[in-house]
Amino acid sequence: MNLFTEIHGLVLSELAGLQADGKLPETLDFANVAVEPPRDAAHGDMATNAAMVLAKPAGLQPRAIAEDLAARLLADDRIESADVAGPGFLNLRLAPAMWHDVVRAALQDGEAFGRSTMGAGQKVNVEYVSANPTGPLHVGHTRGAVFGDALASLLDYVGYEVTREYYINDGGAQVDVLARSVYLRYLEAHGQAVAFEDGTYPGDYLIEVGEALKAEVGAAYVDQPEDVWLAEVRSFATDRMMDLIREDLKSLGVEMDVFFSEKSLYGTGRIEEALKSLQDRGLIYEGVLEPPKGKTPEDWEPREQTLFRSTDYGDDVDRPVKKSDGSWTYFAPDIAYHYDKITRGYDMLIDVFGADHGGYVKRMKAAVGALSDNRVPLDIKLCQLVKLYKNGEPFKMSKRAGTFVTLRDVVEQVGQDVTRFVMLTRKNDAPLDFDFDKVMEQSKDNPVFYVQYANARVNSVLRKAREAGIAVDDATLAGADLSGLTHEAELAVARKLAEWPRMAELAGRLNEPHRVAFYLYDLASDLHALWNRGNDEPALRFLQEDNPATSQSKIALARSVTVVISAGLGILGVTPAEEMR
RNA sequence: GCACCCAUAGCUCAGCUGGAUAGAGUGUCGCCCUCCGAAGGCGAAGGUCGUAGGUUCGAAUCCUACUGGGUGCGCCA
Repeated sequence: MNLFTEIHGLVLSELAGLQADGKLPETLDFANVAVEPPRDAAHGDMATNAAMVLAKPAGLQPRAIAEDLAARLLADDRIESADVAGPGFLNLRLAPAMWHDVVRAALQDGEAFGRSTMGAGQKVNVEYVSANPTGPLHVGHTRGAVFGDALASLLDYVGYEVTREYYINDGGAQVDVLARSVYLRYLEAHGQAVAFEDGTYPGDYLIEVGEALKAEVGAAYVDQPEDVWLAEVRSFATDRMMDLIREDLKSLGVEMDVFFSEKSLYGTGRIEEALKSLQDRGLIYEGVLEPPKGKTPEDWEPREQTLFRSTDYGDDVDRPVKKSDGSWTYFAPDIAYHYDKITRGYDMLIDVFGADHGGYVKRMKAAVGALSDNRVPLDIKLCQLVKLYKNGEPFKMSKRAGTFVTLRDVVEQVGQDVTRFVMLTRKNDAPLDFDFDKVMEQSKDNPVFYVQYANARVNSVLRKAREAGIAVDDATLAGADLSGLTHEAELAVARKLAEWPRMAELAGRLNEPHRVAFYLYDLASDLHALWNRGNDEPALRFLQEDNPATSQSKIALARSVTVVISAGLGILGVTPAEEMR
């Protein structure tokens, strides 16, 4: 139940009525007519800009339209008052019963209250994490993992058919480096002394991989040349690394639907096929790129390469798909990978990258635009850096000093729920400060705690009500007489609840899951405010021990808050706290 | 040199794809806890929304040019 779309529909039908009465021209575009919560609650429950938007095309004064519209809206029993204000806003106040309906709907629909059909079942592919399979995930990957996962859940909530996907970069030189590093650990497992030179991964996490390799193949690769073992060890090692990464993700509660291997694109004709698709559109040519201005590489020399005419699709320069020696650049398999996604029938693609990949946005969008003839939109969300703090001091990471912070370190220290929530309390394109001490703090300053505490408080009321012999199951509460919920602080909570379906759609439309986190904070804030007023005004307490019927109506409101908090936290991948301790 | 991201209260940040007097937390200041739901509550002060133009009924939001910070820029994926 979305109260805003309901009233929006009402406004549109009354505007049509004005047309029928000859008070508005027959041909008018209502697309920009919006019904929104007013900035200041004192103005009313909802506001519409209809009069201002239509004034010019209709050739009428905004206030005149607003007054005609107000008169019609007032005839509807859902509308209590309609006042023209400011430059032509129409402020609406809804009948109290509307808010009671919201509470009832939340109790009846549960988690589905707020679900939407906005996505219309369109297929969306969300690609995220996609870290190189050369080691455990570090804290930098955590944000992208949480963001992508929450975004996927959000899109599912608003009616898309979502695939969560991980692109395994197992085709490049970095997995050869991994293989050589594992081989050194393998030799070590056979008792040899080895040296990790530059260009190898010295991390301890490869020790057990070397031992596992020994257990599998015995001494078969000892003192053998690279061409004997490289391919086998590479495959063995990347499999192990992906197992590791899968476990890392699991510790965060992230589960992918698809793991797509870059390697599977090589030697199978799939890159060639994608490039052919571009070639057929006349977008592939042999040419020489200009050197970057102002910062020419030392070893610059003009070279002829195979180029993709990405400038036809909004890029700044054309991009090479082949190196001068004829081998593929990394961009070529990326093109083939996105081509594969397009041919799998997705209506929309989303890539979640780290901020350091900002340079690839235009070329990827150009490629997808070209390959799909601009039919499939690609949205690329860049997640900015996470800065770690401990005791208020910046916490520097260094592989060499051994202060390398892994995803697992973070989750083990602060927990999955806190990690996820905190990572989502900032929009993706803003840097994030992550203070190990602050995020664990149990106080109002900490939004995670604040939201969880609201949920726990309501659960505590429910427990006490049951102890007092009052029925508080959702069905009973939904059937309770809610007409007594008339206090301003109570209606404020109900109003906030009514915004949830709208907020979910908004966040889903913009691919911005952080809006859910901020909304939940606001909702919790309204609940806490009501609770605190109960300190001074006993009549506002949820539990009225001597009056079961009144208790049920008030508890219905409180309970519906937890319904929405659970739904919202569910999208963020956070478990609602039953109680605080 | 070019591209992308960012700039909002002392600090950390929201701000609804252009709406009304720009919000929250924190910090500061004032008041409140003998009892009842204080891991707190109520209130106040605090802003040229980086700068300068433009678009229009209306701009923190869109456009242009600057300033400052971050990221990236052909054989690394």
